[in-house]
Amino acid sequence: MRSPCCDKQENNRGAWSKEEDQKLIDYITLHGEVSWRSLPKAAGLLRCGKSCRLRWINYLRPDVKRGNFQEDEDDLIIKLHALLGNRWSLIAGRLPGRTDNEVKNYWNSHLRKKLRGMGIDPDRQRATSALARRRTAWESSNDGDDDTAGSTADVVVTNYEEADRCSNGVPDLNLDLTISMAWDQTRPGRMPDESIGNSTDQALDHEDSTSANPTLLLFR
DNA sequence: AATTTTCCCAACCGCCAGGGG
DNA sequence: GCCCCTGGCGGTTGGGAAAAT
Repeated sequence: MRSPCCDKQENNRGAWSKEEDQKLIDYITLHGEVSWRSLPKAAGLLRCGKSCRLRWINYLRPDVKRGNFQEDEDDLIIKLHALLGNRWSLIAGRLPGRTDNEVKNYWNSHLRKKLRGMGIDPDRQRATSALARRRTAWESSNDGDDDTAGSTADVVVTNYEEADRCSNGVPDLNLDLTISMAWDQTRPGRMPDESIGNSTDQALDHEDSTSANPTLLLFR
């Protein structure tokens, strides 16, 4: 039996108060994102480290984008979900300012309905096993690659006929995605087209590379 | 206006992977 | 290779708000 990450009886649970938020913000502003386990005590919070991390990443981080999703963000999520399945962190990595939790909630509460309304089964329009194998092969072939330094380099797909087949039921998709470094959520404000000079770093060059919003229009 | 139902989303939970000793 | 610790991920839940009755 795995021991709990912290003593739940001594900790607050549920919604965060403004005071708790402020303590967390103040501490991280001063010390950065150090050890989450020791952070609560150091910051004077009666929370477990995991809870602090989640609160910071999903809500308090200054670069978190709140508010309604744009049409092109919808398109991108639908497209990426078709390719990647429920890999929310990868999908969120393509949406600057959006978190995996937010994307997941948005998918479950809005996009599923939207797809159903379009006559698409949201659970069946994801990547086939063939594509998953392609991804896995790519990942393992890159094992040991030097220094992607915590960024989640991930393959999407470059105009594969296969990808066309994978998009079962998603009409009029522009599948002209390519391989790139994901947006690094740990570095506020950093967009994909700013990332390390890397041959794979051309993800969004098809789009206006000067744009602050690297999402793609997916429906033609 | 009061009550019930539905929906949304912040937060929690459990599992897994990677790193260090 | 094994164990422990930590961070990260995806699935699920519960409370509150909004909508329906």
